[in-house]
Amino acid sequence: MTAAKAPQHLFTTMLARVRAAAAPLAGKADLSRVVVEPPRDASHGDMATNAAMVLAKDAGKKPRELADAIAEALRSEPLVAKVDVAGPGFINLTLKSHVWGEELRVILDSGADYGRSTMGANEKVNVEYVSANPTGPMHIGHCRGAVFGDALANLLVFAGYDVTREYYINDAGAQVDVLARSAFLRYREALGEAIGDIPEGLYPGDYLIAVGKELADEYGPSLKDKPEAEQLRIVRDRAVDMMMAEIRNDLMSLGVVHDVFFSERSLIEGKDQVGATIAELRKSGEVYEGRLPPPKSGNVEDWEDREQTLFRSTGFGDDVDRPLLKSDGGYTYFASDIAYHRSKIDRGFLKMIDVWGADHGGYIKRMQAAVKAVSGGKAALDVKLVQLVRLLRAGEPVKMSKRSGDFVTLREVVDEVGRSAVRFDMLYRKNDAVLDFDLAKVIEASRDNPVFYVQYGHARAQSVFRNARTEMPDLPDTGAARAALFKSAAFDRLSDEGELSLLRKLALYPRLIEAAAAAHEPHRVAFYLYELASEFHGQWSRGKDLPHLRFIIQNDPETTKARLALVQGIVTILASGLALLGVEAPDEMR
RNA sequence: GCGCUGCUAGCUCAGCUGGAUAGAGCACCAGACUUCGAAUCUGGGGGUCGGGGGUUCGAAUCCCUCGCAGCGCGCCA
Repeated sequence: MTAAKAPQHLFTTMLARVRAAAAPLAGKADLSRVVVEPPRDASHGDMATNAAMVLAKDAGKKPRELADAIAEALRSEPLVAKVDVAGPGFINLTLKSHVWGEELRVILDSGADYGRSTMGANEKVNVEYVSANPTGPMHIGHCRGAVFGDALANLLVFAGYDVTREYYINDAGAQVDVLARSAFLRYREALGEAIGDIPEGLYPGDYLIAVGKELADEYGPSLKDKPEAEQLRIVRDRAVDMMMAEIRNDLMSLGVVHDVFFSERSLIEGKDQVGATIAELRKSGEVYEGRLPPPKSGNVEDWEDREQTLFRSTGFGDDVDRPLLKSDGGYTYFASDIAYHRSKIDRGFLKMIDVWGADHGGYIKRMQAAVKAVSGGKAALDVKLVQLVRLLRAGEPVKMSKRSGDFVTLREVVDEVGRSAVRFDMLYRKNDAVLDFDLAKVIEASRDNPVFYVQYGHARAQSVFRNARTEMPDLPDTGAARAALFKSAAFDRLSDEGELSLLRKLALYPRLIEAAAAAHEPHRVAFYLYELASEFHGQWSRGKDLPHLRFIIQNDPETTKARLALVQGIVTILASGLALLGVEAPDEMR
């Protein structure tokens, strides 16, 4: 999408006009704090601006006085019908009524592109999410990060960023060695050996049985004769590959697809990028040999005060400097992660977003410090933490124990309640708040279940079109064709307060997209959709009591057409928002 | 002890980065189905925004402080 096609939506247009009107009156004051927003109370008009209050001090004027002056200047704006000054200096704008109809025409024209923004200016953004260890199938805890990251990526694309979706495969640490040993046991089992109980410290899950079997099929007993290092390497590689295939399948079931799967091991094997990164940081003085104070908690028995290789993260706001080398000479996870983020920067990403589980919160400062150090302050890393998910069924906790290998997998949940329910429910909450996921509730068909409520709104709107054929027998059945037809509707027929309110709500969508994208908060889209659906259901029901407010009016094709145009606008945006969240927009739900 | 994240109606949660009288859903009470999907809608009661200070025209939002909860605080990943 080119900049020339950048649709200026109503709020950005008015913001520019307000700033233009205020500039000559406000002296050197900073206009960036001026906002144009929908007022809390609809009786205040269509839009409100804080310009006078924000600028008064720098302009050396009283807020009300400045407000009056700006208001006067705004009265000549072509879109504006009425300007009021209220309260401490709010300027309330009422737009000419035809503005809303024209915005609806824009919606019909743009279709699925309505709300698309050029805010991101095609800037490259790397969104890293999931990155679950390849040591087993995904469980419900991974799910939230997957859905969140995916929706955030969708949102950023829609807001005009050049997004790469990335998965970091932790295939180099001690955990994959454990995986290899666990899988080797299953391999022996597959060859007919009695292995007894899985020893403490190895992964007991049944999911490794298939790995053992495949190894047995391919190698027969020959692996047992190889040196241990080679045994483990072969088993490890196979196990990781099979686990990753499993994970990709799980992600697919959620509709989550990554562009890049980045192997941690690739940073070490071949040319040692971790070592190179450390050397580089040592040159710039960010890495040094030194000692650390003993840890503040946990068991300090095995703490050994020794000189080690440290990253000076305290220079960037971290609490303590962080080790890069283990006592066995291997790199710490952190060291690899620095090299990994440097690789992102090398690949042109100055904007990075990592989605982590809340238990990694303590890791943020050091990673941001590292990103600053490695990029010379040019790159920025935002870390979004997704909080714990508590799995419930009808209010009762679903038991799960990862240690026994008997945990609820992502796949089981998706198979039970469906992709849309999982996704919407996980997104209908701020990422940093704990989430109760109730398997019984998410498939409930009621207003209490937001997924259903929004999807039902979409289905109900489609149902209106199905019924409209009685009045308009030649009504096309594709959205695009209907939109083309409705563009010529007489929008001034949309004069009922409920209809106008819906039009205003629709016009808010582009602004919402930009705000949600800027804040990296896809949940705002979910809440907006719920509100839009709610207004639509309300208007629909009003027609139940007051037949003249129905969308389909017998023997009045003009009014019917205008109202169907509104419904088309609603369908367009419900579908657009649901698509961003990765949730299906069904045409019927009977 | 330190850090991070939370704390908003009885319950589950929003609150658009500092705006006007703090909003939804559930639950509760009272209503609306011969006709566009009642899987819905309309109205009502319900608040010390965890407590206390501060910043300013203005604070749920920013700062300080205290309390509560979860997570983290080794060369694990």
